[in-house]
Amino acid sequence: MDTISRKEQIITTSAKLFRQKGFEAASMRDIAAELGIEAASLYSHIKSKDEILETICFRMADELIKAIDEVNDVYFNAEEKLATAIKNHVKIVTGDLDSSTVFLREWRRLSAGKLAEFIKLRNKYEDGFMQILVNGENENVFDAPDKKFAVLTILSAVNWITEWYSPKGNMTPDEIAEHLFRFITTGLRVKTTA
Amino acid sequence: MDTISRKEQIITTSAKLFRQKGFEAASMRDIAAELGIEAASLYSHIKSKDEILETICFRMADELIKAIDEVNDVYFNAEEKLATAIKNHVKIVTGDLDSSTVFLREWRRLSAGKLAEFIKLRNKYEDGFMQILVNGENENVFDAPDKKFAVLTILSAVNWITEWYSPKGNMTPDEIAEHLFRFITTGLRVKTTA
DNA sequence: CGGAATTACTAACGTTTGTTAGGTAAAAAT
DNA sequence: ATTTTTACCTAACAAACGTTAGTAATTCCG
Repeated sequence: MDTISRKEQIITTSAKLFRQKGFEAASMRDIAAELGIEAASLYSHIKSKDEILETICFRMADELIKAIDEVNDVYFNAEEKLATAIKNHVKIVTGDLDSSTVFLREWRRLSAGKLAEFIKLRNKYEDGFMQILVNGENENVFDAPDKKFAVLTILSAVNWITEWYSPKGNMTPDEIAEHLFRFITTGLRVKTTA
Repeated sequence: MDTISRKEQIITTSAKLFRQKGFEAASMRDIAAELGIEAASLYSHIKSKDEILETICFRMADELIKAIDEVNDVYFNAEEKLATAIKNHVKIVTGDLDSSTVFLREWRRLSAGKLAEFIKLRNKYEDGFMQILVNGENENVFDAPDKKFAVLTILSAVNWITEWYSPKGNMTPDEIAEHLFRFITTGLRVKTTA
């Protein structure tokens, strides 16, 4: 039986509290209390509070980038690419809601150096989506007057699910992804038949 | 010459710093330093740090609700309503980027009582958009399988502009609103002519 | 002119913060 | 069986926090 290491427990618990109260408001003493130990004991496993935040943010970033790279490598059709990219994103985000929320909300509190590094990864992920839209334009299936704008808007939509998604809700991650794909590709307007 | 009251200066400066560093990370001493006074002097004008956050959040909420109510009162056509609602939202948000960002990002730090009040206003605003979608469905111009979902997605898109908009950028608020309206109503997909 | 606000100050308070030092008992490794 | 490592502890630190008390100078108003 492979138990989760204490370090992982600390990270998981921290993600939960960072999401609930915010990075600054959740103290080391809060985290320790949640684990039933003293604050000072945390330092047997981690170097600093900052290190916890970095671990959470960069793990999520890496996971998302790996997913979008795979999509751009494997699929050919732009529409299929977009559908899969959205599905993957929703799956990753809903799969670890605490970490995802911290990743999306608290990355600003990263230390100066790590912040620059993080933003590079963020841009890389955005570029992955950008490539899909470029493909789509070449294939004449997608059309956006401002592709950078479109990418940011798409990501805002898929990221917002962290604000309301609950595993106990009545939509599965795949259903959410489907809804989002539909909304992003066809919008609200009723198709004027013929 | 009507100078801006010191209290307003404090609120404006706080909004700027709350946006930059976050509510908890921006200290009273930071705010005071920005104004060239001592931290204790702030308390001649305001009751507490919380009061500043409350003022910022509720002002923005009131302004947005006033705008959506007006739209729902004045216009008849759902499409026109949505276009105007988005235009107003973008105008308000870009008009005071610091306050808007705090309103969108830092409202979670409101004290328990004020938080509940705030969420009510937030729901009211969402209801304003919901009504537009209901109108649109009745008029047979809009079609969304899950209207609550659609409202949240629309708002996520219009709110995300605080993350990248700059007054020095090459898009005016009206142009942004137009792009958003287009994206929200027709999506990415190329219209299959005939 | 004289009293009342207004706006700022210095000094200090009690808390909370992240973190370090040094120690102890149990478990694992040799 | 002895050493080493792991995982926790207590105690304490220096710094930063929001805020209060009390006071002096300036401005406003009758």
